[in-house]
Amino acid sequence: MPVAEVRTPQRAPGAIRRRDAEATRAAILDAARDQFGRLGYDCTALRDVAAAAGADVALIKRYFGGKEALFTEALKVSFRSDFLSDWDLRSFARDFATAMAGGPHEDAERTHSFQFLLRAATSPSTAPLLNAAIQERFLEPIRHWLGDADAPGRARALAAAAIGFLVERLIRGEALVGAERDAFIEHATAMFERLLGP
Amino acid sequence: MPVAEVRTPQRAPGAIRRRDAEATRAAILDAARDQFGRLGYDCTALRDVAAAAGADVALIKRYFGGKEALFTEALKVSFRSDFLSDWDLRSFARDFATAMAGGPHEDAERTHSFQFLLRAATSPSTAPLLNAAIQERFLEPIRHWLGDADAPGRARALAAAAIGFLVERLIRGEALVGAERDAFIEHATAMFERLLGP
DNA sequence: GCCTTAAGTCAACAGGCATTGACATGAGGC
DNA sequence: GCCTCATGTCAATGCCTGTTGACTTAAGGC
Repeated sequence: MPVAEVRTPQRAPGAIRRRDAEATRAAILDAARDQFGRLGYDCTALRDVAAAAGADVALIKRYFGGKEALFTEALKVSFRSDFLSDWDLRSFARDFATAMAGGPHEDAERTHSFQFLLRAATSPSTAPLLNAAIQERFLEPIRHWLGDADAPGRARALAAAAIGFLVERLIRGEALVGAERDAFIEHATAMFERLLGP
Repeated sequence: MPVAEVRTPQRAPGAIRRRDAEATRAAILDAARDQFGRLGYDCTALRDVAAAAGADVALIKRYFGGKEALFTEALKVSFRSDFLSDWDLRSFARDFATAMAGGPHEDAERTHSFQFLLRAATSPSTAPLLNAAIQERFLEPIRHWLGDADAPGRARALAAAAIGFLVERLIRGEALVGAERDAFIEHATAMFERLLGP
């Protein structure tokens, strides 16, 4: 499914260099993040990524090694490593629940990042890659966060629940309002508190 | 990504007919449901489906018309079986948590249709299906299930959590074992109970 | 037992994909 | 101004895909 999209190569502003490896690499990575996020791993063609970045396919091999390596790199960028450090453990439950309900002060960048991850998750070829990423950037921090003896299993449960809320938010599209929003936040908060509590 | 899987053609028991159009068609449809569910639309190769059904690729064209038509047919079948009616409200929390942990007694068939839908819906070509599927297959039944005044918001929270566990199971691939499994089940159970309780 | 026809088999086609190595070209050091 | 090497271009390769038409084979009525 092509959905090709012409995009001018993003060069460093001001300095107009017709040959700039760093800028080309960045443009490719940017286009890759975009297309992997919108189309998923399997439906993304390297030719289209290169075209969108205003570069040639062969440069992808040169700068990244191959499709899988490019995806891994894009995944690394999209997976905000500070995802968890943004939250305060004591108020995590309500903060997260409120964020997932949606509203005026929403973090669109985070949503986009997650869309990328969801697409990655549902593609069999990238599921192992994502699994590794979740291990490293999600489960490990949570385990460290919890610090219990049963942290591994508990971290997994917490991660699963969090993923679900992110997915649901993504699917839902619009923010919740009124009584449904209130009930959603209350129950989600209570649920996460139960998961985090003793 | 192939992951081919030999499967003896499922013929009608008793009557051994070497040539049975109906049985062949059913075997193909069955294999298609399996592979579309596990691999998604794009990663499923018709040759593999045919091989798994013990049939030839050309028969897919004859009996279904093409890949898309086969997918539509498989989707129709997977839609019919109801995901939630299988569960007992009183033991849902532990049953679901255990199922999501995975293991020897795992009822793969029960989560199958959801995986099918999730994969189908996150494939760019069939994306619009997702919202409708969630609405119809999760939110409505859960609302009816709960029956409370705050059912809508609560149902959404429950659906989100359940989706998360299904997705996490999907990403994880393998079943949990040992202490991690136990902790996972315990905390997940407690979490769902909190979400279902008063 | 033949004969028609449904059921199954086979090989080839056309298109798309990632990958790759050989080639061209521009930029900056000297 | 030249020379070198990083940077960019091009075309070909091999593999896999869905599709398709012509072929072979078995079943069941007569």
